[in-house]
Amino acid sequence: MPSMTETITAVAIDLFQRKGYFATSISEIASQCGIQKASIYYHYPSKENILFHIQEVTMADLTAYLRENLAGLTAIEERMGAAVRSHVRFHLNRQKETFIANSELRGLTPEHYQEIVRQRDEYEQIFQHIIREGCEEGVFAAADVKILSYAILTLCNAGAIWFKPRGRMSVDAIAGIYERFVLRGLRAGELATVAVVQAG
Amino acid sequence: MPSMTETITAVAIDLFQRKGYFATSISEIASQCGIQKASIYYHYPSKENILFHIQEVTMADLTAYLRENLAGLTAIEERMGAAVRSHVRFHLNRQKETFIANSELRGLTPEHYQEIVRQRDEYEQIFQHIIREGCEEGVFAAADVKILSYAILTLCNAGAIWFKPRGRMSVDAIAGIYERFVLRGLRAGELATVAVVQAG
DNA sequence: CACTGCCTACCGTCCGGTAGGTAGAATATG
DNA sequence: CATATTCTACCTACCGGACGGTAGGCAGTG
Repeated sequence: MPSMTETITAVAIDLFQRKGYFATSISEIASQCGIQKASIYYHYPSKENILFHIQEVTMADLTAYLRENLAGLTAIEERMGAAVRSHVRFHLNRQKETFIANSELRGLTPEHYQEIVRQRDEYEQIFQHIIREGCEEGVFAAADVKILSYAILTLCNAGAIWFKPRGRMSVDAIAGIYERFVLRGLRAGELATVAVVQAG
Repeated sequence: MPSMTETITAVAIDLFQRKGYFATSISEIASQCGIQKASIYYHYPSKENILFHIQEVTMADLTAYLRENLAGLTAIEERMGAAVRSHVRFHLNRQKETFIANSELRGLTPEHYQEIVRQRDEYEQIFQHIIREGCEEGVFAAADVKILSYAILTLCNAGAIWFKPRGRMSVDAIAGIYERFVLRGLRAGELATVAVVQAG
């Protein structure tokens, strides 16, 4: 059985995602938890702190998951493929939280905002490092690393917009689609159709 | 000299983008226009209607711009390239409005929400049509059309997040980067290294 | 003298947050 | 073991303030 603090967090995640942070009131969260508004403040010091807590945990988990998925891999394309799959899988498995982390930054205090941005930068730099290496090795077409990293990350977020857990496609199938799209897009070489080795 | 209605709209676009719809108050808009809060209601019937007006005009302009850019083109890759460039250029040139149209749907009444979603579907279907044709002709690798269209559109939105009009890159240069990335990603045919990675 | 485009003053509602209290479980004390 | 104390997890009641929106007035223009 979950503790009340966990219940509040889960309800807040659901409401913040469905209605938005500013459109969600503390009394609404309390009501869905079966308690009174004032009782929320026993578990959290403020509304903003609920939002911050959600974002902080999400970003930490996201980064940890990526590092885990990259551990032991050295080949550039393998690393990028694993990174894309990790990113997509996390976003599909934790749709609500990543949606909040992507769209509700404005509800944070300046200090908390900076902290989340810092964590996000750290995450992005892992992708940028892979892209840079790939370009230097000539595996990827040379291009602006920052632009590409934002493009890839945003692209992979797309899945979280329409994905339904009980839909016709599995998380891994979707992750595979994005992986192929990104690796093709990054690859060096002629844009004209090049000879083909069918993977079968 | 702009009319007051135009000024209000411009100020609302700026504030909705910077602070969000719910975090922006009518009196704040009025204050930045140099008038009193009540005077806003001479030009607009409600706060929601300001938001709806912004979104409606933006979506109409976006679609018109795309049709204009596709006129006369028949080759599939040419059409997709033009569509991507059109999408990116519009999003960079009208950053604030497209940001609002992408993130502030929750502020709309149910009726207005449906209307905007309808316009958006119409726009997306133009992209989906090109992708479907490309797959049938064998120019693009066969894949889920809806997933690809969302991926492409979301990917191109990425530019609007970080783009600074006075930055080092021109709108056209960025549009070109995205165009190449998307065309590579869509193209049929596996490259050798990918086959190796997948086999190993 | 009517209409346009703004004003001042106000309304009811809801919000985030606080003050202070209390039932009951846990813990300390004799 | 019985009593006293403290702590946990909630409650009711309330506060000041901001919000979207309305009523009604008024100065300038054609």
